Amino acid sequence: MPSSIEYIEKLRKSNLRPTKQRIKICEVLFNADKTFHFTISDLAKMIEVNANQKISLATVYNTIHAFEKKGYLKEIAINSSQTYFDTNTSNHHHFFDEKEKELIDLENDGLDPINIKKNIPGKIIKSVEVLVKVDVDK
Amino acid sequence: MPSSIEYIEKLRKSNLRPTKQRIKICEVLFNADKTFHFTISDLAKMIEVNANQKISLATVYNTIHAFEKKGYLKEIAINSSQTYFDTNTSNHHHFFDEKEKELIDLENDGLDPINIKKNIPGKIIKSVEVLVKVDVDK
DNA sequence: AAATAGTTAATAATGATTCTAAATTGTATG
DNA sequence: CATACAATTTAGAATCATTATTAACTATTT
Repeated sequence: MPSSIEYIEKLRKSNLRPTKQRIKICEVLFNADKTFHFTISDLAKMIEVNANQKISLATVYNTIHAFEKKGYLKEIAINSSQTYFDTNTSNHHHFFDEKEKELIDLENDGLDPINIKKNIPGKIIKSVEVLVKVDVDK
Repeated sequence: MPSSIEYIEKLRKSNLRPTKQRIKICEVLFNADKTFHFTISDLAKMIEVNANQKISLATVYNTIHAFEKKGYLKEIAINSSQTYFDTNTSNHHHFFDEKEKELIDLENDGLDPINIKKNIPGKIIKSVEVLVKVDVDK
């Protein structure tokens, strides 16, 4: 479990000032045993439980977007009223449980390799995301 | 190009009353030469241009969701402030041009077959969507 | 033609996200 | 260490897509 000093270094390296708020958010996101998926409101709740400090919602949004730009997080494409983020930034895909509104990792060994044969002139591929929607059988 | 009588039949078969509004929306969506992608606000504009009748935004939303449930349309998973729909309901995938905020079809012959090897106990796969984000090279 | 159940429409409400401007804080410099 | 300045935080307002509300309207059944 990284110490706050490591997060300070990490933030500095990314040209993000290591503020109390950013360090706290790093702790909540990156001290976990496993990577996980979250929405901003999930995260706000986690901070509240975990925190001896209150972080403004605007700051949570700012910070998460800053972290996403720096590659600390990935945003996951699903149609939902809320945006989901993933602390697992490795190349992988997702199941989305329609009933639980919950994401589940689909690692690359869980599917045949994706190979895009078509290309768009003048454009380069930035990402390839597979979303497998699942639901209870009925 | 189907006539309005065909849309009336189509709607009746789906247990949707063939109202003026629904027929008009069918015309705008399904009289096009090619399938296309749209947002609700795109569609509202198309109706306005095309129409001798005004359709309430609430009705546009209701109708599009009704059509989606009946399988006339597919909703496409992307993270965007607006939801995208596709009049192409066949099994296929998408590019998303980050610059133009535009979807482009990626037919099944444009990529190697998708084969999901992992499964989620108690759940069945409802859909598999591949989203390839592209942008100008820079 | 009347009854009724489904549909439409205008508008209000909601909820996630972004914006704003003022207060605060981190950091570089003297 | 004190100061200056730019970056950051904050609370709350604003935005915008979408959904809810409910009264008026319409398609269909009897």
